[in-house]
Amino acid sequence: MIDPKLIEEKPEYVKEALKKKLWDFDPEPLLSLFQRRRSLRKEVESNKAEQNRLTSSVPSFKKEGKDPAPIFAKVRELAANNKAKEEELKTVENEIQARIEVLPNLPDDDLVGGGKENNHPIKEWGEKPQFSFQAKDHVALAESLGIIDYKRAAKISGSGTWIYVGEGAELEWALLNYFISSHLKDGYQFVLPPHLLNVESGYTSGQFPKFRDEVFYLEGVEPKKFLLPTAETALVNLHRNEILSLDELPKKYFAYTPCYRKEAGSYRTEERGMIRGYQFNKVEMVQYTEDDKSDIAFAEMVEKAERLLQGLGLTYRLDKLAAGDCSHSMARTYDIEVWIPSMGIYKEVSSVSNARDYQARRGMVRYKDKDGKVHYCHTLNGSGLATSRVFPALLEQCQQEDGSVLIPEVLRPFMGGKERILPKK
RNA sequence: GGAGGCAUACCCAAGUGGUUGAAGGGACCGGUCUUGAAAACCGGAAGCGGGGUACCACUCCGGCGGGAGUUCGAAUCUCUCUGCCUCCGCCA
Repeated sequence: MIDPKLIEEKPEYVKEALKKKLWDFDPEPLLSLFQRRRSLRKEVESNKAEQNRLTSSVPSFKKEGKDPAPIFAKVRELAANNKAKEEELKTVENEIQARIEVLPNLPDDDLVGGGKENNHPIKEWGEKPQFSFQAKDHVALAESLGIIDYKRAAKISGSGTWIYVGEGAELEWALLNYFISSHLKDGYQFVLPPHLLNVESGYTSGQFPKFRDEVFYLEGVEPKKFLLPTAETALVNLHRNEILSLDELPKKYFAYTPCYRKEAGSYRTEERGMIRGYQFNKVEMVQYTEDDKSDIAFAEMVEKAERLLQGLGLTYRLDKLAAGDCSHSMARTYDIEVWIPSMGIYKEVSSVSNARDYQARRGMVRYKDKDGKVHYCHTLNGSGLATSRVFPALLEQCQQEDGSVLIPEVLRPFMGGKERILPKK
């Protein structure tokens, strides 16, 4: 949530910043609501104070043997008069809340405005492989290697799914293990969260209310639960409604979970196979930091995600996203995109973002500084990494003339020393 | 699934209708002692969300798992939801 004070004090700044996020924000209604709230609060609270004052005089009244009945009548009258005001105050507060909670996070000042088209690459790593033979795309490779079964996936589940089989499952699992072992080495704490989360968690992460329709709900379960679209949703809720102490920051977590997404209507014919589906595997990193230390954490997480791809030897690009292409809850996002030879484009395998205090404010995640003052934490997240995109890139970039796929050395320990996946028959 | 119990602040915890205007303790900060630390002792401030003010001081409102209610007055009584614990049953 954007700091309501900032909206009140610098409405123009907020308006302009949100414009960079392609969000048309008119502060006027909120400003007048703020004002209305202020005057209502004053009235309601001073009336309350008077009621409290009268009520607290009752015991001494009784002690003196006087009849408190007139006080009762007076307080009842005050309360009755106050009732309409109190209700209006509540309505106004709800209205303010509703208007603010749908707003996306403010982008960092250094971001350019606009959407995808204004993203700009800040680094390219590796060589785009040149094949001296007829290279295959990952769908053809997966089929000839017999490691992905699309047909049976359609049978047992439906479209937008796939099954890792045999060495495919081994490779997928090896990737996850490679990522996990790397995060463990870096001192991140491993978390395996539940995949079904309550709506409060969706609210804190910023998925709700705006993206309520993009997740899967469990039918017939009350209170409502949904399948997490990313482990970030679980991890940034770990410390909801908590006040952390300074010495436990920064908190560094990572989790492995499948990610469940509806992604309704966003298929494109070129996105074949494992590029986009209802469920994919991802290892996700999350950090909680002090409110002036999140830039350090951001740099660290970008570097970590990059290092994973470098370890695999895959060609990738680092992209700084324009404000409008950053996620709803995020102040800044860098994407890491891996080269997919068959498509001739880079595809996102990691998105590292700084939410600043946006999520912490929604979930009341705070810490106490050395003077005992309470601040909102900053939260950050980054994929490290999403395997469903790494897997096809790896197949394509590591394919050999004989139709086999050379397994990157870092994965071999997790695959019983296997060096390559050979085509079946 | 059955039966009971519990929920108070960062943590522990007192409190069953009115000097509770949430006690007390720990953690925290300062000091004594110590080579240093721990322990012990002495002292201190504060405490969660807001408003009055830009800060402090001061002051007001709200806040005792969430929501609703009874009452002049609710942490305390009622209803409801959620979570946790114990025992029994079932089960990977």
